[in-house]
Amino acid sequence: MAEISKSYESRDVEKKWYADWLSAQAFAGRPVAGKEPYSIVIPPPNVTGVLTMGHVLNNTLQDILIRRARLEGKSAMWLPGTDHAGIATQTVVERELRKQKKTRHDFGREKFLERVWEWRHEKGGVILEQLRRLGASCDWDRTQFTMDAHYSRSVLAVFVDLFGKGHIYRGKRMVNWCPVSQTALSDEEVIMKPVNGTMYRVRYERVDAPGLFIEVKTTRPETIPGDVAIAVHPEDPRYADWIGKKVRRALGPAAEIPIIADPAVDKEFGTGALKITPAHDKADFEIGGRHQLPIIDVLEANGVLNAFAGPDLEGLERFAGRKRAAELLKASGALVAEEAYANNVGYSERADVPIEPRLTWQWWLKYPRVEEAKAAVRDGHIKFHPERWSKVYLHWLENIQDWCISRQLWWGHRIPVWYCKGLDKEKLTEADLKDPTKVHVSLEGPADPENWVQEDDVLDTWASSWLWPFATMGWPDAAKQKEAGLDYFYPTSTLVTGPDIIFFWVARMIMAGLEFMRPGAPIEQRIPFKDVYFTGIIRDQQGRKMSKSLGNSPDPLDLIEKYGADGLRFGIISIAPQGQDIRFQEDRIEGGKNFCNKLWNACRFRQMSGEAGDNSSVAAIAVRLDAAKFDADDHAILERTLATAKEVERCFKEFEFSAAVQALYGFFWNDFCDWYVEVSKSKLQDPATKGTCLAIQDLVLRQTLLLLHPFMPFITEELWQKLGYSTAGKFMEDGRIETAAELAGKTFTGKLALDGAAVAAVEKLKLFVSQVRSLKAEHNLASRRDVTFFVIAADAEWSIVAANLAKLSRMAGAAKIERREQVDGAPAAVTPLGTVYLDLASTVDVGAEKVRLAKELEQITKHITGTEARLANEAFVSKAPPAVLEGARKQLAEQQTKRVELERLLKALG
RNA sequence: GGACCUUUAGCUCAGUUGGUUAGAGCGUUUCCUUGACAUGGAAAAGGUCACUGGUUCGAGUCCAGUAAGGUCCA
Repeated sequence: MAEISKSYESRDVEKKWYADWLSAQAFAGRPVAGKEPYSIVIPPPNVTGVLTMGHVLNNTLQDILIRRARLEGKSAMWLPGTDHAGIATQTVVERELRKQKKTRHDFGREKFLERVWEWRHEKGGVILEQLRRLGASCDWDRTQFTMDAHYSRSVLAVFVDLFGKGHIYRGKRMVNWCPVSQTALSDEEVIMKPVNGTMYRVRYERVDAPGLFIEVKTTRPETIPGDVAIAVHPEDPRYADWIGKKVRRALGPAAEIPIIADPAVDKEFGTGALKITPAHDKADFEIGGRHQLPIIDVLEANGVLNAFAGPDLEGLERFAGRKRAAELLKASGALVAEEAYANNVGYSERADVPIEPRLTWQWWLKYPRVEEAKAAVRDGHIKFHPERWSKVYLHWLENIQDWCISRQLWWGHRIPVWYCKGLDKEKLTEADLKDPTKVHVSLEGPADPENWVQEDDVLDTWASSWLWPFATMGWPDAAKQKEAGLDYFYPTSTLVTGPDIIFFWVARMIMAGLEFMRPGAPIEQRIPFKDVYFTGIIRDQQGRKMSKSLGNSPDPLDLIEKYGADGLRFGIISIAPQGQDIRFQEDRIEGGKNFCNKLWNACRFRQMSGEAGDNSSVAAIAVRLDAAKFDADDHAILERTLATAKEVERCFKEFEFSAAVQALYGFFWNDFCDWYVEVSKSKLQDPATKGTCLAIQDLVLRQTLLLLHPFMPFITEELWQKLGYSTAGKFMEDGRIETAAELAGKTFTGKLALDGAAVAAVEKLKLFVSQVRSLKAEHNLASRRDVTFFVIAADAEWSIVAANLAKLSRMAGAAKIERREQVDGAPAAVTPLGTVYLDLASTVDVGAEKVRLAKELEQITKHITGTEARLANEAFVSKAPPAVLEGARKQLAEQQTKRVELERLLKALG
């Protein structure tokens, strides 16, 4: 067995084990008859992405779940991959082209796509490499990409299917238009941001009564040339005489526009009069439709004003146009006032520029299975953690709008629709769409392609990733899905994702699963996953979201270099409580590294303490336990081990990962290292107790490594091998973690039974030691190890002290601990095991000692008053449960004993 | 405007059905290189649990309201 070095060096260990795991195909997820499946599909990171702290948290959690499932004997499968991120990827490649002063149009669609694929092969998927550094145990042979041939086929098959079912239609409607990417966006891709803008008050002059004006307020004066009416509320007395009259448009080509009445106008807002610009506002478009008003689009697709805006504005970019429009209005006297105005403006999520409402032809999807999707969550077939997100989910489904699934991009799944050559797409009717002589919709395309023209648009990336839980496992190809084990692994077990994509992705996946998987089967077999764990969002020290543009996110790879992958994993989980956003603290990651070192050194201590025994199984270790040699500490550490195992089991059940980490940290650092290892140092001196003590350490370390393995896989694997827990070159994951109950069953067999009283005794021993140390520190003797102590104690107390004398002396740094009948004038402390005196009366500052004791007396008296008051309360005595009452009485007795003792000590000092 | 979340030690946060003297990590102070670990050990200081009221024998915990901060939806 290789010797354990003085400190843990993560780098080599991580590299070695990851390579070994890969070459042994340790992460392969295979259907195994009779074994319970456990599967996770990764939320596919954007193919242009690099690892962020958010990914670290999210993927560490998935790895924890998967590795724990393996240890529990399940057949675990974690499916990795990336999505093609239409806009983001196209933008990245276009940016490269721009450096050569070229655009995608210089290449043409086909050549451009070749360039994108080149980029994808060279640089895409970096993030998957980075996940390996983190220790992610994905089944890499299954890696998926949403633009792969078979995946594309299932995306297009879904389009054809939904089109056939009447869920998909083409319509000219207002969409969210991104002038930078020059594509439509779904509502979900628009981010509302508060903006400090300007509100312009503009007046329009009556045609029939020059000198009379109606005023409107607008933040967008550049769209005035697109005005086709002014609307007022039909019941607004201010404008009753105005309805039906005409005014002159304040800007742009001269025109007379009507004043109309529409109940959608808010009388209270602004002047109560609204300019109607149907081409540039969703509400205006609807009002315009009701009144059969014309539509004047004054903007080009790229956000530049066109000829309809008039010669003064034509050619100006929209924000320059706004400024110019305000100047023109001012010059003409139409601008009545301008004032600062804060409002919310929709921004394009990717390009981060204000979107334009724009009227275009797009493909729309009426969501399938909306009601069932609600039921799936409401009825608990799918559980959200934390549960409160289900409310957000249900609310969105209640108010669901048709999904704009077409994008004016080249990179993506090109819509499988062909138009008969010569057809005017602008004039297609609903009936035309269903006429196969005019419009062809199929996977294969028309048999006579020369007579058809394919739709230019591609599908929204989310319209491919909503199929992720089953398209990644071969669906709809029967042979492929058999090979992938779709039947076995679907529904997947747990989805780990951020609440920010609850609409984009989670809700849509649920609907897709219900629509396409196992038609006719019960709902629980069609849902894509059973549990959804929503992580918090990682923020910086100031509470801001971490983002590339702010540059406030540390590079996870730097953190891995600095603290090790295990340190990073342990640290990040320890600060990520369920359901709360996380304020990132690098010192907690450092804490993770320190914990690794602690674990390492505790194992090192075991290795240095004695010969290795047979560690191949719990049973083999249990053979080396001699019940007759057990003392209170042995019982207590086993009890704590079982309690910790049980707590971790609970945490996994409740998805409380940071609580699990805390429990393991506290147990290992405090109970094991600070106490058991320290008392071991005495027990190991004694040949009679050495063997059992070593066996207990072996047992505790074995369980600790197993419990910690999902959280910190590398260091635990290394130590597992070094301490001989592995047999025949197997990995940890080939072993099985015993439940707390199983472990108890295997350990406490025959003559060995868990002694509850021992646990209580150890608590008293700990307090005793701590108070003795404190006594020494108070008298500046902390570092002395030659101090003698006297104890005045009852027989029951003294018997505990006497039974643990060697350990106590060592722990407290005492030369001797002796029982006395009486001690005078020495500093003392009242402990649960009697009163301890420091044998240094002559050097003690009596005054200071009196102050110290008086302070303690005051404290205990306060507590006694409280406890007495509670017990004197008749309501408490009659209503509180017996256990609580009993506890209070016992507490009072102990407090009183302590007070009497303190009073006696004070009196003895004079 | 609607919904949700947060407010506990100097900082970042735990605190699961109400029940002994409210915890952790970091930071701070003092002491210690004793043979696992200075990436460490020991001792200590530090809290009116945002505020107001209510329910209860008992409230950090439950209820109502107020204030501040945040998120999502409209």
